[in-house]
Amino acid sequence: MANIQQVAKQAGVSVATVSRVLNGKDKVSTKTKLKVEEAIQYLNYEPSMLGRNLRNSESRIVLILIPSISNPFYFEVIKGIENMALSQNYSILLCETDSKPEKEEIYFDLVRKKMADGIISMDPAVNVETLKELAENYAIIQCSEYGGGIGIPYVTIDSEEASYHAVKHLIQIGHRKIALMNSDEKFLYARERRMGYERALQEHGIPLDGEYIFYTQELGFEQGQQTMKKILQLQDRPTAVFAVSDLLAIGALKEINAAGLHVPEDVAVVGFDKIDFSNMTNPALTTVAQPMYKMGTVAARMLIEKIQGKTVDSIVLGHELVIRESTTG
Amino acid sequence: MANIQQVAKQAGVSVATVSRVLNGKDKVSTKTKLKVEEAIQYLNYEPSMLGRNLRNSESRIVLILIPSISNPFYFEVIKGIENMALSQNYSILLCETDSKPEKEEIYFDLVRKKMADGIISMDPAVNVETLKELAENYAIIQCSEYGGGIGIPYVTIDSEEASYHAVKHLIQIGHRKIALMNSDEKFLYARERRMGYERALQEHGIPLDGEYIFYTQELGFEQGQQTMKKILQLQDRPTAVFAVSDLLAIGALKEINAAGLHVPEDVAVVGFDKIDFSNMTNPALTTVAQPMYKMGTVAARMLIEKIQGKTVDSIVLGHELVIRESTTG
DNA sequence: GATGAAAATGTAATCGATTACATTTCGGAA
DNA sequence: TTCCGAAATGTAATCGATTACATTTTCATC
Repeated sequence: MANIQQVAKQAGVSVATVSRVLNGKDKVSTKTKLKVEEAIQYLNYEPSMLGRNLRNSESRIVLILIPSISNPFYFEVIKGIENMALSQNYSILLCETDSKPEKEEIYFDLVRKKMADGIISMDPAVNVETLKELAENYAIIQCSEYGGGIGIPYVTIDSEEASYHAVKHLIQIGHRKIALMNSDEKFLYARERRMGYERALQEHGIPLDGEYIFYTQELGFEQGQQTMKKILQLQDRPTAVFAVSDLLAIGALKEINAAGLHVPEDVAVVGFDKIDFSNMTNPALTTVAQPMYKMGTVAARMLIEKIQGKTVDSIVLGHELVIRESTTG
Repeated sequence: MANIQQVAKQAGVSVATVSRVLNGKDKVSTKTKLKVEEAIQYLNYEPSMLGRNLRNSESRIVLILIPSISNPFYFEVIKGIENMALSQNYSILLCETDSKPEKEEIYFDLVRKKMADGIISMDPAVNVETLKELAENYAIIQCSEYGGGIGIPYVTIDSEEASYHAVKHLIQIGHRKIALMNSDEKFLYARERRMGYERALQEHGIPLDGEYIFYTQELGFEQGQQTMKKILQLQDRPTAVFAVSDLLAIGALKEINAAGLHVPEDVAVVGFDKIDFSNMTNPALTTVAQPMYKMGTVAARMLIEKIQGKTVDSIVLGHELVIRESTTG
């Protein structure tokens, strides 16, 4: 493997000149440039990023923190981040935390040790204290999930409004007994989504019934099934369910089917996220779509600006209700 | 941000000593060690991997090449790779190629430029020529998908046998008209799976019917739907379908439902991969399970050994047929 | 042909670690 | 106390690039 010295010798010029040809910033005469390019060709030379990165004190790698790689919600976001990052010559390291602090620490360390230039966190369970501390010295952006008021720039949607929108849809097609399948309210978005739910009910004069609100520890398929089982056992069975994730909603769907009931005739279901699978189910799922790809590109842009030392502001993006078979037959 | 020089000065020792404390290999007296540790604490020092990596000529990063991040098949494999890699202090860069050569090149370049120490390729559409060339100078392992006989170590399952196993199951529960939903036979595994399908039929004296074999360009949900539509239009409709991916099978499921037919009474369905979603469907999918996590750990181990300069042999792992509702009601 | 400013190129320091080799320190034996 | 080998520590080269600054070349102008 050749290095820049050998290329310089081969071309009969100095390393500085080779570097200049490589980076194309400074002026080099066409004749020398040709000589250097020939030497590069001849020696099959590839500049080492190890040397370059050390000199430039950067790694050109950014971290994406997600709780679980298998949650389809993140795909589009990641794609958005990746495309933006690649266009700026950054690579992305996908970090699955399993919501475990030990795992998180491994990746935080990568930043501390200069192996990564910044972090986009999408983990709602992230240790906010550590993150805050880290944010003092390193570039950090929160995407989609964010702890409020800790001074780290974020990009997200208006969860309260989105939730309100979904529940209002259910009310408008005639439902009055609407269950909420929420996640643990230690998460800000969970609190916001409950508030949207309540606002929609209030606005239409539907009394709030605590019996209709359920909390789950995680947002997966199994939790959806279990919770739906409980819901179906209620004395006064709801005619609609709003679940704060598609996976929960899909679990609910399966459980309703298993009980011999039909969606949406017996129970209507609304999910959240518009993951790919949400229209592969039977029936296809009505769901709230976040602008995931956009969220990713915006987050990446913000992060790169932060890395470059600029100050960046938080951004709230819009959402969209995608109405499909699980509410309208 | 402090560097090793400053720590040395603070502790009143040389950089060599600090480095020795850091790496714990060479002997350092307890007294000096304490002094150094204090200095590290005091200055909040974190060793830079940029410096270390340059000196050691390594990046401690490995690439995973997958065609699409949203294909759930890869999750468990990736988890296996990641856990093994982390335990050896490697980080993984997840690279989505979209099966596009341009995208592929970006990541290959990362290896050429020393930003990555090796590659685990799971992309069946990878450019074999480039890969072969790369393998001469860099550590490369093929995982799950592999081009045969190109001299790059691989870990995989016996596709022919697995396919045979699945089709035999359908025959044993009484089916004789079995369609095969295969992917393009430019892929080795597609050819192998067709061979397994044929062997099972032959062995049970069922004549081969070319009408029952379908090819799809991709392995997604939509292709499954489209192909199933064609299958349902056949004069002599098959009573069972073996799809070479779960996503295809799930698409088939949806289409069968949409046609007002029932699984498995009217048409039985078998998938391949045992992705998470395969038991969230209605009915749950019978499928062939690959030992994905194991595959990941094995691939990672092989790659790391390769990086260390050892020679490694290819490995073929076993599979398992998971029988669920889509064949047995 | 002499002059001088602009353009091209070269020299050497630098980024932050590791490590071969050199030197100093230490403790026990004579 | 002296001496010696082992243990501890230090010195300086090295990995492979970038770049500030110094030097040389080029070339239009007089």
